[in-house]
Amino acid sequence: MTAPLDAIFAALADPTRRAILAMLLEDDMAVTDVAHPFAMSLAAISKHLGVLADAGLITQEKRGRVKWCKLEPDAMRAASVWMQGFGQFEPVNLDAFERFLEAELNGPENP
Amino acid sequence: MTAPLDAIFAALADPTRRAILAMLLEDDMAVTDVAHPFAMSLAAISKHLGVLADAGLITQEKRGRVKWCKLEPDAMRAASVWMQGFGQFEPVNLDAFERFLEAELNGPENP
DNA sequence: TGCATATTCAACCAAACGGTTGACCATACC
DNA sequence: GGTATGGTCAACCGTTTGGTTGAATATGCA
Repeated sequence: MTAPLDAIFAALADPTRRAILAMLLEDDMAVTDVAHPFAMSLAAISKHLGVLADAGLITQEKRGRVKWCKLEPDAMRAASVWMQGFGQFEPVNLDAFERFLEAELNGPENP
Repeated sequence: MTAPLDAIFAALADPTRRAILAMLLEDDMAVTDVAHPFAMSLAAISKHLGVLADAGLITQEKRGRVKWCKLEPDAMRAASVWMQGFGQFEPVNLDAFERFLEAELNGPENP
């Protein structure tokens, strides 16, 4: 059961949360480990993870005393499909893409 | 010059703004005509259009006394590409998609 | 038992958001 | 000139957001 686009896009609008998703792309992680690279409190990260979970972008499973966070690609894929409808009739501007993605990689949301 | 993902996703998180984008997919429109189907003030729609323009999702051009709004697919496409990276390694769950998109179409953001 | 670790909860704060209203430009038309 | 139309601006308002802190809860371990 996928969350509405509202929640998905709102969740993706925050650079910290996008960075978390990128980390989870590598592997599942415990909350504390997710929090480690960020210069903010554990509680703040816990809230961010709650937002991501509400949006259906991740799931959390508690095993023992640690809560594991797992990427859930379906929600994002649904949003991606919605978006693609707006671009499919025009040729892709690849140069613009590359400049864009490069800027994102070097931006503040990739600490 | 594309706006950062922050602005793009934040702009997409609002159902009114997504509905506006869907309308502009059909054709360019004047601000007043964009506002017409919505149960809110012209000023509110003007603000929404400002958010969309800041995110690079639309451009606005004033001809005479009417300001024309035009969809600008590059920004959304850039965000779409970013998102696709999260789904490309797993098979697409098409059933989930369809249920999702259907729910969106019948939702309150398509008045 | 007692203590450390993992995580959340609750209260608070400043800033941003989404909307309203009324006044204000700018352009078109008689 | 005068008036209607198209759109923005500015001030305001209630709610949400992103963060903090300190206390609380739950699990693991000696």
